Amino acid sequence: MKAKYRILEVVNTPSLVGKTITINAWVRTKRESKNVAFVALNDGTVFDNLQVVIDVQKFDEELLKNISTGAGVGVTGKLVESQGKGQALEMVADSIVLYGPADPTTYPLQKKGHSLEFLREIAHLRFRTNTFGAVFRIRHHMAFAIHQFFDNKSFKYLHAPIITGSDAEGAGEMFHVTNFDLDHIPRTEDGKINFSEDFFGKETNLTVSGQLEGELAALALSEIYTFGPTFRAENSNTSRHLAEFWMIEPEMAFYDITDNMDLAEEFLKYLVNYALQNCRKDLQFLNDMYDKELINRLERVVQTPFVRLTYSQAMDVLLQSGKKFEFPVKWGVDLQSEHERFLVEEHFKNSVILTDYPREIKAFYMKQNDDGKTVKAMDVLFPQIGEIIGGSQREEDYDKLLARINEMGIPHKDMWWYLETRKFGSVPHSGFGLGFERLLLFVTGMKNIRDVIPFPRTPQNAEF
RNA sequence: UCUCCCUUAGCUCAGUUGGUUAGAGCAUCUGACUGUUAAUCAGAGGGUCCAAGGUUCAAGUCCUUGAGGGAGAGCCA
Repeated sequence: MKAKYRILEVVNTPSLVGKTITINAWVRTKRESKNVAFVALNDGTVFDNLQVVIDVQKFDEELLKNISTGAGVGVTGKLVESQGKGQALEMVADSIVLYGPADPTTYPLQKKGHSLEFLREIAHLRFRTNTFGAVFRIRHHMAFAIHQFFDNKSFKYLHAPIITGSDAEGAGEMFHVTNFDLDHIPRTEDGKINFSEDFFGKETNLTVSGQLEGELAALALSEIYTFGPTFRAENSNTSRHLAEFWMIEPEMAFYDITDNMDLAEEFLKYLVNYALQNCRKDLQFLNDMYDKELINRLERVVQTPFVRLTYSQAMDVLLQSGKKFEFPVKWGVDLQSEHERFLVEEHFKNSVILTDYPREIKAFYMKQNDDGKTVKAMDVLFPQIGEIIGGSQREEDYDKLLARINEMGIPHKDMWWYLETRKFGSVPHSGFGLGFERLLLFVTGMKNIRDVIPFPRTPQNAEF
């Protein structure tokens, strides 16, 4: 018979009451009096702690002294209904194994609250807090839900390359990938770096987007998605940017911009609803501790249709609002954060999808509208965090795409394969990118993106 | 990269107009307590006031520079 259980199972298996089992976990707190001690154990499998009741007389004094906050222990005992309030079940300890003590005078985590900034500096230990246990359990469930959503729709999970030889997407500054001895970098006769001698025989970088490769696959498999790490070497110092983050990029053949919007909205609602259904305890904790409106906001997103309007219509709303903006509103300039926030948080009080942006402020691959001025772009704007999804219908017309590439001075040698898909069997298609950590910001109510990824990489910081 | 704010005990923070020996809560340690829930009660220990330089009889406090952190902006997801 199985004797070793996780707290998740203890919480969800009422029939275990009366049984003697073993729990391996870490000590959260200990409360002691002369004859009895109470130890709260947590193994991270679920938000709940398991209270262990210890008859002080039955155990070695030195052992009990080492059962302090942070210690790793295995406790065997009988599960009983709790005499005290605050928990339904508790365990009466028969034996205790101390795997590893945690010296209370140097262990940094205390019973009381710590600031998120301090916990960021001890990212190797912050998993052991209620907050980060909740955040990273939710992160897991969201990743799983993403695969489930697409699998339900028969989308194929595509692994786009992480090392890329093209700098064509222009999504941002890239990290170089090289095998050169940095003290002796080969040069050509005219003094430039000789990439032909490098590992790949050409200049290579870490990917800033898997979209272009995703399109190639979609134009054969019909519907695909990527979900992988993405790298931007921008010197961005904000609570919404990381140098290394995870991105989901679906790409669908035979989808126009409206199909694309429908999918994005369904996708986001599925994920938020999944969290509400499957991460309730963790969400409730985050709601109580950090953001009293969190669960209300999540429920509202699931229930309310997103507002859809064009960039031009949004311009009219902004102009007619009579509101003074730091950056003046004018057709043709990109929307600033303050404009997006006004639309989402003040005017519509709802999630918004904006479409048909001026072509000059959007990427080369977006499908050009007949008006000659706008492209079939779409951005999904969320309360609190702004742009959560950016996407578009792609330009499938070879001549128009080529003209745009020339216009923007993008080198053909990097793009020949992308252009060929428009030469052979080109069809209408669309896609978008969702920043995984931005989704998590929204779902968890955390305010800083560094607190929803285990080990954040930002300018001047790659610790751990 | 720009603007603003912060840096004092392990943690979170007070510290007045520049003025004697820099404080509190929590944590830690010691003791008390028959079932606790951020247990409670009593006591103890704990400081390079971020760094360097400067002004002054006197600097945690004022000035300059630097480092680290945060918020907002730009770039974007």
